[in-house]
Amino acid sequence: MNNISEWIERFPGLSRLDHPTKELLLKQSQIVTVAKGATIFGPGNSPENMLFLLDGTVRVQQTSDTGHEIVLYRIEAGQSCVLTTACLLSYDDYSATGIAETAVDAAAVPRAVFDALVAQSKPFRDFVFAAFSKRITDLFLVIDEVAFQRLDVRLADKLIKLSSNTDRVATTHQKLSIELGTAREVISRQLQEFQRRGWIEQARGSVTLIDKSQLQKLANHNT
Amino acid sequence: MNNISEWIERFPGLSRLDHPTKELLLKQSQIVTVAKGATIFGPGNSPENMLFLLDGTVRVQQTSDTGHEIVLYRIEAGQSCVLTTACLLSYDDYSATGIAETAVDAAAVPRAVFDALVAQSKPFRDFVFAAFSKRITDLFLVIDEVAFQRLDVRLADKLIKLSSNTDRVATTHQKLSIELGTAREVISRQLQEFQRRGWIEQARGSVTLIDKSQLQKLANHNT
DNA sequence: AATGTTTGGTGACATAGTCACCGAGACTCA
DNA sequence: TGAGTCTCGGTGACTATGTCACCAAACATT
Repeated sequence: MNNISEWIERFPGLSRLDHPTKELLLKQSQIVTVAKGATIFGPGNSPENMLFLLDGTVRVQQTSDTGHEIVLYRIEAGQSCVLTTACLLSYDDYSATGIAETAVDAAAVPRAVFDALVAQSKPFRDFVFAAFSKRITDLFLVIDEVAFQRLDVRLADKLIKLSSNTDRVATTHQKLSIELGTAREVISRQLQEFQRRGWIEQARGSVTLIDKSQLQKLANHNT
Repeated sequence: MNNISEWIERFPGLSRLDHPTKELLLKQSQIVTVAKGATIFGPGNSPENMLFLLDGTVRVQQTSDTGHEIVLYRIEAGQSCVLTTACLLSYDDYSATGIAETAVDAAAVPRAVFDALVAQSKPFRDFVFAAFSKRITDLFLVIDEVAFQRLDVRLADKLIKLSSNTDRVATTHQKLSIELGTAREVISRQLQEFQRRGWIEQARGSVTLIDKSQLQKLANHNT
């Protein structure tokens, strides 16, 4: 990524900012790099800055006091973690954790600058509220799925989403169980069932999708 | 409620607004009344205004495409429905529904005024982000409960919260099942178990809490 | 009193989560 | 290279929760 100072243009919602606002954002922000696997924020570890993701993925998940975990959503390149930041601006006991799923490049915008931008620029406000909106509808979807969707449907859906363009997902049963907020054994059994039907093949640490269309059909069934 | 023009003072977060901002907010807002049971917003029914609740309660719930329902959170007097509003400012396919659980008095602030206030007043921004924060942590809690908490614990907790100061909850099994996003039969059986233990007594359309301390103990068990 | 609606009860069954344990692969470190 | 250790996945037995198809009593309406 050369010409990194032009990162603003990579955010569709920010391209409409007026020139002085862009200047302020560029000058007052700092490009940071986070190693894969690092914890970006978490309980007792408030981020001082709002991040605009230039490259990589941040996984936001929650750990219950019973020790169970569930993935809430992901922040991809071109998105910002407004939700998290805004929460930390006021409330504190934030139970979610942000983990760099890959190496991450991001523009860090200090709290005060964020506030100034919200004050001075309508396009920036729109960007912020749109980001909020996206996150919140995501959360509503998570609630809906956890509460009402069948596990086989959710697992099929998750496998397809994780595979994106390839047909191999490098993950463990344990990780899949955290994706869906369930237990490893449940995932193991469900994957066995998928395998029995010839939809997938399993190896240690990976799942190969043999018949995506069948998985898709199941995933769509109640979606 | 006389002296209704002074409603701003009832919002702790808004008392710090400077005078001109308060003026703007008072002049540009309108007091509205909503009848009990009315739908305030819902799919295909976007609110044009942001509401500041002066009196009453709004229940926000979601209906799954499978027909299942779950209560997401409540907006009480002294709170605003920023979350909902902000969502509607940008995204549209908002699946949640807001229902006046009691008769509701509220100050309605048009979108444009909301935007102006966010731009001009730091205390107002703080108020807005604090409100966001509260809602989002609420949602995280809902996800945690739905995914990981036992139903008896959740039901005990809900009964205590719904009873507030009295010891009688006027509700049906059906309504309780929507509170927790489960099925009526499950509630019926769980309430029978509570009754068998002598913790509650049931009548058609009501639950009387006999032994709150035991219920509380169960509710705290995994909270 | 006849009727329809709401509320709650029930048994049988399907799905999902929990617990305790096992064994195979992979990695480390002498 | 072998022993210890860790990660990953498999399994049976059991419990908890959700689903389905009913039923009956309470209540409201006429």
